[in-house]
Amino acid sequence: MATKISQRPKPTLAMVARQAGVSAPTVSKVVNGREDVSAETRARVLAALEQAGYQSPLQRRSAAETGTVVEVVIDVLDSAYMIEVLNGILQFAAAADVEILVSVTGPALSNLRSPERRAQRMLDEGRAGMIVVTSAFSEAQLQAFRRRKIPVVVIDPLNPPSADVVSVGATNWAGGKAATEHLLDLGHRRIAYIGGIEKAECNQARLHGYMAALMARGITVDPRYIISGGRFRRESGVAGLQALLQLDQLPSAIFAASDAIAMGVLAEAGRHGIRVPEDISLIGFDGTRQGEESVPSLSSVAQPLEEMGRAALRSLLRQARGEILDSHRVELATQLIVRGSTAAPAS
Amino acid sequence: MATKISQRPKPTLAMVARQAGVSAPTVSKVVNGREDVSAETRARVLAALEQAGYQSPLQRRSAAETGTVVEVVIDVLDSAYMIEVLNGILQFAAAADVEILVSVTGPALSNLRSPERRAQRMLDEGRAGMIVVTSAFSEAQLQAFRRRKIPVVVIDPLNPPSADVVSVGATNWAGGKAATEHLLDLGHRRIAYIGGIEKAECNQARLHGYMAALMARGITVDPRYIISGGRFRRESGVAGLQALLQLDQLPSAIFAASDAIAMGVLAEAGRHGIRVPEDISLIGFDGTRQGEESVPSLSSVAQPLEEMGRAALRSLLRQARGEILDSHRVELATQLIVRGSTAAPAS
DNA sequence: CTGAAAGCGCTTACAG
DNA sequence: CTGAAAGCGCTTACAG
Repeated sequence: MATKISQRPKPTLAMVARQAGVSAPTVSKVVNGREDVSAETRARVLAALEQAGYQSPLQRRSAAETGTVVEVVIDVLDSAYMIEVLNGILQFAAAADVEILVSVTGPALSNLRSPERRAQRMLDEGRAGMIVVTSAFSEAQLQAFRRRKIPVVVIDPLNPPSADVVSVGATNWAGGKAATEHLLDLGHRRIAYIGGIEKAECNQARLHGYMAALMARGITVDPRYIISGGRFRRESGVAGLQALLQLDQLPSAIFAASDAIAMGVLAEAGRHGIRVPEDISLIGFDGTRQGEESVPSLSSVAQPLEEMGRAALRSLLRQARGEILDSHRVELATQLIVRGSTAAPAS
Repeated sequence: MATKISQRPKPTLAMVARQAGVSAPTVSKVVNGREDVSAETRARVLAALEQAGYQSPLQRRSAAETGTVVEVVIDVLDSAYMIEVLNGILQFAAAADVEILVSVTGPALSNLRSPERRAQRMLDEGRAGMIVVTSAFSEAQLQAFRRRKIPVVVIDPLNPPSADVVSVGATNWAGGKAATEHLLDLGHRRIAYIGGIEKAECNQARLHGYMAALMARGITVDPRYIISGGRFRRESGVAGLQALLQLDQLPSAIFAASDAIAMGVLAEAGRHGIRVPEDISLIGFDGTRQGEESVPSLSSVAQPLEEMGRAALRSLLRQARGEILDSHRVELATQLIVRGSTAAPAS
């Protein structure tokens, strides 16, 4: 697929040696990482190697015969979000004849230990690049990949990624604003926000979209109605509603930062005899099938999750092919989906 | 991991040539698959090659430096079942330092085209083996792998696999029986079965467990209460309940062959104002989180899905290591989980 | 169809 | 630390 076909005769050690003004054995030593070469000579040889585009016979065979393999790193495969993203990646991969290596790091993100070794290994194995889904990535980790020119794409980065990493996401701010405006349009004034991972970029954007919508209508943001510090999971919805129940006045509507959180709210509401949408309106974020199938079916802001997976892979393959990217941030549109969990307030 | 370290000096072309009583160039031709060698000579060289365990330098490098890679083939990643199985595989892989290549074939199982090429490619790339999840596998396909001695493990095979393929599954017959007995114990006599893929082994086993339970209590199996021919998906539950609604008497309980089917039944029941469990009892199969979180929470027969994934990978790695297996069928226990969707019949 | 001879690309052992 | 020389493993071109 992404094979660069050069018409010039493949460069040999001897050619590189001539170019660098040294002997073939010396080049051989540099290629094999042996110690007995002066730093100065090594630098010169390295430059010539790079310039000639030299590949050892072994590398050549990998490049020629090995298919394109892309690594995908996720924390755990247990949310509808993750599944749809992965599905998008896998389906595009099948169409593009690319292979996908999936690895889970577990919730402890630091499990991606010794990034240097991992990056080197990816280089040795001729892997085309790496897609990271929602995991935090430290600068040190990214540098290991950058130095080896291994392309990395991050979907919904937790921390704002550095300039030379492509990130893929949705229009979270606009989506958060649309969800809140929908509730406002229905007549709600007391609207709560139950967030996911606090420092995650997408959470921040959704929260600020929510605040922007309120402020545009002249409604003061009540900090007690902003619940944060959880994950994008069901448990956060359960805990979030419990926290709201402590207040002397319950909000009339809740904007949950993910469908999973909303499902938690829904379950906990049922446990307290609170009806949705009669007693409280509820809107989620993600637009997963899970929300569509719940009772009542969940209003939500849909993210094109499969498309985000495809976009990430597409961008990665472009980079691997050496194409120049038009953007370092791919942002796909969200869409408000009104279903059964939102209605006008009771009073 | 599974590297066989041989102490004898690595065999060279020249050694093999001496062994076969031919020249080095001739062996070279055979190794490179060139045509201009007599069949007889080729056979002799091939034998010597095999006997000496000759590997080209390229093969040698793959064997030495490449980690263990296992391929996993699924149709689509869209059911809770598939996700839990895959999660089990991925988590065990992370612990065992094995890499997992996931590919989706799409619902058209035949997409696994040209098995010969695929098997050859796996051999060339040094892949340790392949895990197939619920996809049908033809004899011709299996043979391509068998001839190359590439281990294959099938999780929940659709067709009974041939003797030299290891299959992994749960105690489906016992589980089907347990589900039905639970309904019988509650006092139900009119119990329907809504099945998944009809010819799938696991579906057959669940159905026969259901029939066995009925017959053991002297209840005649009513063929109109057996709905089959769908897939293990939500849609089958929707269609299944619709079919049952056509009968002049609705059953008082339904055993659905998967949680996804049960969720479809639940949604469709809601649409018809049929309450679960007041009007009809419902039990699923799989024990997924999805069923646990539904309203009412779903009684089910839990399969250890993650454990099935782990067991498949464990068995595959054993085979790749050349160990002898104690069983060609790994069968893990199911467990009846009684939750809110089953109760005594109304009358 | 076979193999002696030449050659290719790389590595090794070692003299300087 | 460098490279001329020898060597290794494989392949190619071609005579028989």
